[in-house]
Amino acid sequence: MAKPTTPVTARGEQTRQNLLAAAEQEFGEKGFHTASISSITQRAGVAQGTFYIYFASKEDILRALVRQMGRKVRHSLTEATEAIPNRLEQEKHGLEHFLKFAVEHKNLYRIVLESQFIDESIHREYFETLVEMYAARLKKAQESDQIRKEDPFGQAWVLMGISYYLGLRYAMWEHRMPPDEVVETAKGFIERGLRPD
Amino acid sequence: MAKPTTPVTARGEQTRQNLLAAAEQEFGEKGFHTASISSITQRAGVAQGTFYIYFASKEDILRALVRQMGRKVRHSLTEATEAIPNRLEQEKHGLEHFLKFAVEHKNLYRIVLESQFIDESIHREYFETLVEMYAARLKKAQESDQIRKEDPFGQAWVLMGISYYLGLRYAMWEHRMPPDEVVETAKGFIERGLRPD
Amino acid sequence: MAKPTTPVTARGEQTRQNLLAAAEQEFGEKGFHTASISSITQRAGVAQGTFYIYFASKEDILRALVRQMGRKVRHSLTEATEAIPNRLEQEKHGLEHFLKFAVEHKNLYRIVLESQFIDESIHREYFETLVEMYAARLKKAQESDQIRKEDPFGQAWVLMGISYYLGLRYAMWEHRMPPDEVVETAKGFIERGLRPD
Amino acid sequence: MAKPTTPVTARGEQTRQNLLAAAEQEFGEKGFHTASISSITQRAGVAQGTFYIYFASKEDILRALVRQMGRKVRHSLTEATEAIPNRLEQEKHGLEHFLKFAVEHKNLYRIVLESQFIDESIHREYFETLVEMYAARLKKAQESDQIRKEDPFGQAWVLMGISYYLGLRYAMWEHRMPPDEVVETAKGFIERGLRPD
DNA sequence: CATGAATGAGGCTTCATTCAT
DNA sequence: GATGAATGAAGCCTCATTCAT
Repeated sequence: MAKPTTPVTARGEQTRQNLLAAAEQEFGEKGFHTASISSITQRAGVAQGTFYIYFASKEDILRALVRQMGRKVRHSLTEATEAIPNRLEQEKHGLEHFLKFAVEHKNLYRIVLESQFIDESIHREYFETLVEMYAARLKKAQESDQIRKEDPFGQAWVLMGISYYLGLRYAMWEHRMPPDEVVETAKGFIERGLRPD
Repeated sequence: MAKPTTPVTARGEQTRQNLLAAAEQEFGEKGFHTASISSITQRAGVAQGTFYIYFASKEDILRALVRQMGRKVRHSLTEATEAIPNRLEQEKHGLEHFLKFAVEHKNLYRIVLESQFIDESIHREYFETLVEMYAARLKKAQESDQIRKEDPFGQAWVLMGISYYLGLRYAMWEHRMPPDEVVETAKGFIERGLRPD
Repeated sequence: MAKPTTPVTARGEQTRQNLLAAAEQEFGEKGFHTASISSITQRAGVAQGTFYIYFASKEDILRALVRQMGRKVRHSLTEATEAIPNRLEQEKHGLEHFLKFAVEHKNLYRIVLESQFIDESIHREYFETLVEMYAARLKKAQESDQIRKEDPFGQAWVLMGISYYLGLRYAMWEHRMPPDEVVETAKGFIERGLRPD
Repeated sequence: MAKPTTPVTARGEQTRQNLLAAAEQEFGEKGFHTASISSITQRAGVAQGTFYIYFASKEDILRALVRQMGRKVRHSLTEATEAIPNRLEQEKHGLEHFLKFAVEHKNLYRIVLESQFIDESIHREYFETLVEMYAARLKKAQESDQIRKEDPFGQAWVLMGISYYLGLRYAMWEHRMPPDEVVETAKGFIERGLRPD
């Protein structure tokens, strides 16, 4: 029973989901190192040993959680911006949307940020996937002259830096959206930073 | 039991410094939780018990390290930019200077970032002091019409976000400066973001 | 809860045999304590729960395996030596035959030896049955003046000690027959040790 | 504190010895796998953590114990036989002496035998050192025509096999010396097996 | 000031066994 | 007969911290 099993029955799948949800809370509230497997299984209402049927280790469930967050974020961002015709407007709206998302999922967000100090590879997988998506979008926008022509990865890192830090500052520390003037200032940076001459 | 002493003799001061240097390496290389006091004392060439003569706990030496970093960063940034007359140029140069600093002190930088997941108060003290300094500078610059008039804290958070994330991405992950085009892109954002109309 | 069933259907008998074969490999390769039921059932291609339909516990299948080995050894030794008229020659040939057997069944042999540290009764049952058979043969040989008249159990223990140790040394450690000179030396001991004056 | 320390103070050395003595009892009585570190430290009168100051793991103290036994056996055998002028008599006396030794140190003896199923390298180190010593002695005896000229390693393995198995049978199973007739039978084998024509 | 030994709580993980389907 | 999920006890080991010298 060294390797975790993929659930075969519906009951098993349910248990796995319960464990993920429990871990999200536990890690989000206490942080990875302070969290304990026994507390996770208690929250999930199963015995300690059950954990290891579905996950190989504490790190393993962390990875599963970060991947889940990755899927959710990408899905949410795409959905929120695809209806907006103008690319520049998309980015500005994307910032605001991301911040809302981070506030709503602050546990998951904290986990993503913390993961970097636990297993860098988990964290890099997340951010590299995200930056890839960003850069691809920016490149397209450049081609249709909607934004300034510059290294799209550089642009992506800057944009993500702005979101990242505001997310950290407000979602994680204050559990709420930044005040309007901060959001506006940030949007102004994005606007003037990306707008073609 | 006994509160840690402030060293009186030169020998004591030396030991304290050795411990700090050892902890900087140990935390920087392994991260806070994987690091161990016994490993720190070994690096410092003293017995385990000696640690508690100078520091009350593992968190305590972390706090000392983060404060040290705070002093160094502020000092270094001030020194590097004070000779530049134009404020906007200061900020652009400040970004580059900070990134170099982060690459050179990547252990300390990592510690600062990680501290947020260990004791939020340590981390907030660091960043709030820094943002205060930033915002004050930006305010002054606004008053002399050197930069755009906007919420200076908003501006500070955005600028720090850009630095923070590029520092994370390059200093911590790649151990080197970002490629020129990325730095230029970032500087462009700052330039257009701060320049008055 | 339920005592293990003796299989009634052919399918059941097949499953039981598969489990025995799997356990022989697993125990032989990893040793009893490192072996796991889950690994045995995997090798046997059945679910974990199935194990307990046929065996009451991990020790139980070990006992079954050791008994199997007992039957095989006795059968093989008898068969190999019964055609040899002279008793002394029988013993010398028996040594060699046993060593070959041990090399060929090194998994089972290892299990027999290890069983002594798991459940002494399992191991004693095996060796006492064997020594009984040996002593009876030696007694008969004494009566027909083919070997030296001495305590046949003492003789049996000595002979078994020689085999046992060479089996350990070569079958288990080297997975091959001892070199000829060692076999010859051992045979010489047996020859001179058993031959009547 | 990953690696165990060699004690510096007398107190430390005492603790280490207490742990060794406790482990000897615990392993001897319960066997390696059933024994527990916590029980060992209880017997030794120290906290659980103290164990790991002196030994890196459960296997590590086992190794230390087996080495101790090796030194004791070699020392005891040498001492017991060196006064006997005739080599052949030495061997016969050596058997008896060894059996007594095994009875007296049955815990250690059991540990040595069991070690083979835990970490083969531990056990091989023990037996190979011993066989080396044996073979060297036999070789010398051959040169002075005191015993039969044959492969001395073969002779050593046979002699050790006899001792080993009688030790197992009587020291470990019965906790007493074999009956006289068995010892005599064994000595007879050695006598006739080794005596030059 | 410094040392090195000792502490003991606490966590992760394994695995034989049971049970409902 | 067979399955796969669940159980929970038990054990090894780590490590921050304390203390006697």
